[in-house]
Amino acid sequence: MTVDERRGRLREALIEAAEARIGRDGLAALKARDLARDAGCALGAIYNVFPDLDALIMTVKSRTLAAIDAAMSEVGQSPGALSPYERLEKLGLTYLDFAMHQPRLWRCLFEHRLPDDYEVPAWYNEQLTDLFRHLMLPLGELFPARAAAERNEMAQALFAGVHGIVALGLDGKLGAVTHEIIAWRIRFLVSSALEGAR
Amino acid sequence: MTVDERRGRLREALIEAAEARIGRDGLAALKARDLARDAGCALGAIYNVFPDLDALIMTVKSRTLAAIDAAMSEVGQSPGALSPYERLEKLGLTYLDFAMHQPRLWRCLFEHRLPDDYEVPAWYNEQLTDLFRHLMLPLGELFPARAAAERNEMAQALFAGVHGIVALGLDGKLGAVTHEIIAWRIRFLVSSALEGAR
DNA sequence: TGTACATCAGTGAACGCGCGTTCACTGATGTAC
DNA sequence: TGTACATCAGTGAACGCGCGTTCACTGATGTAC
Repeated sequence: MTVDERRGRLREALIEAAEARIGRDGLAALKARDLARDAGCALGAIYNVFPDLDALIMTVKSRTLAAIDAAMSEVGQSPGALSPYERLEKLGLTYLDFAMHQPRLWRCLFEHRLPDDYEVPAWYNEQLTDLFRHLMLPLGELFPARAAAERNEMAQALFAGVHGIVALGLDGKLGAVTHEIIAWRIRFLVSSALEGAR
Repeated sequence: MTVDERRGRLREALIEAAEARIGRDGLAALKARDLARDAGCALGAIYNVFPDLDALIMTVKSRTLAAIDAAMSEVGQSPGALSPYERLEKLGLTYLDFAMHQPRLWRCLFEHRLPDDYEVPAWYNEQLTDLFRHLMLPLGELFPARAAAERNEMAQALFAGVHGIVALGLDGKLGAVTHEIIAWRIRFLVSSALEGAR
């Protein structure tokens, strides 16, 4: 095995280990020593592959975004012909499902903050904004007469609205709520807003 | 000055100092030693008044909730007769204004998590749920025929939706956005949703 | 009013723990000749 | 193919820092008589 191969394998092992740990116990539970043990390397070896833990966490977050993107992509290619309206509702519910199945990875996306002197990588921001294409397509079908900029604002508002419902619903600060209740709120918000926006 | 008076004053001074520090530099910047210096007491004196910093932070959060409540109350008593519809929109914008004027105190409400073995005080949860009365009143006027439970779900969905827009708008992870843009999204979401829910 | 005593707020040095990152050293891998 | 050497991945003990909380001690306040 060449050096590059070993390096690549260690990189993968570290990402897997970090993702598993965050997914099981949350971002705050991610410790360099656990990581080294889980990945089967020495503590110092982490820093041969990543400059620091933040860089590793950004990679895990990128994979989380990719998983959300993949789940949303399925909605677009649903069997049968869903109306744009139904697709937007389903996108919201897909986001909820992801958050409920991977609550700690999902939460990590928002909990994690880079140090002040650390710039968010451009590729990460692109990946994030790319997610909105899933909303822009059905919105384009629903509101073809409106300016793209306005549709973009609608997408932002709808996504943020759904996100808020999921975020407040999952952390249970306002009392325990079931999946069904959260789903009802999402359907209500999305369907009413689209209905009212016509 | 009696002992109780001194104790009360120290308590106030600590709360003020904590609120100022969090408001200026954020929750993560709150340190026991700074607090003691700002409040003009010894480090150990903090623990004569509060069992730990979490208890003090809960008090600060309570004051933040009270400030939001007060701002929302003004909307209900607006001069002139605002329609329930307009009031709901204005409540959302009021929430945005508070978050923009006191972003760090506002963020502290959601960032701060009690340790696992620490129970959220009942009075705090009550104060939190009490906020929803501001939404329930206009919703009652708009949808008198619907069950109170349904109106409650609508209130939760609307509040969470607005909260999501503010949260994602303020932390700027999706690019810098102005107050005007966030306000547009709130008006869009609230007015469309209410319109569509009729 | 005065005296003896108890209480407890007030003090800040020290404790205790956690944890990301560094660094001097080693040995395996790869290269030059 | 063989030898000498350079490179750098790999190692884990140690560094360095931060910081909430405790604790033995002090002295001011309040009480009993």
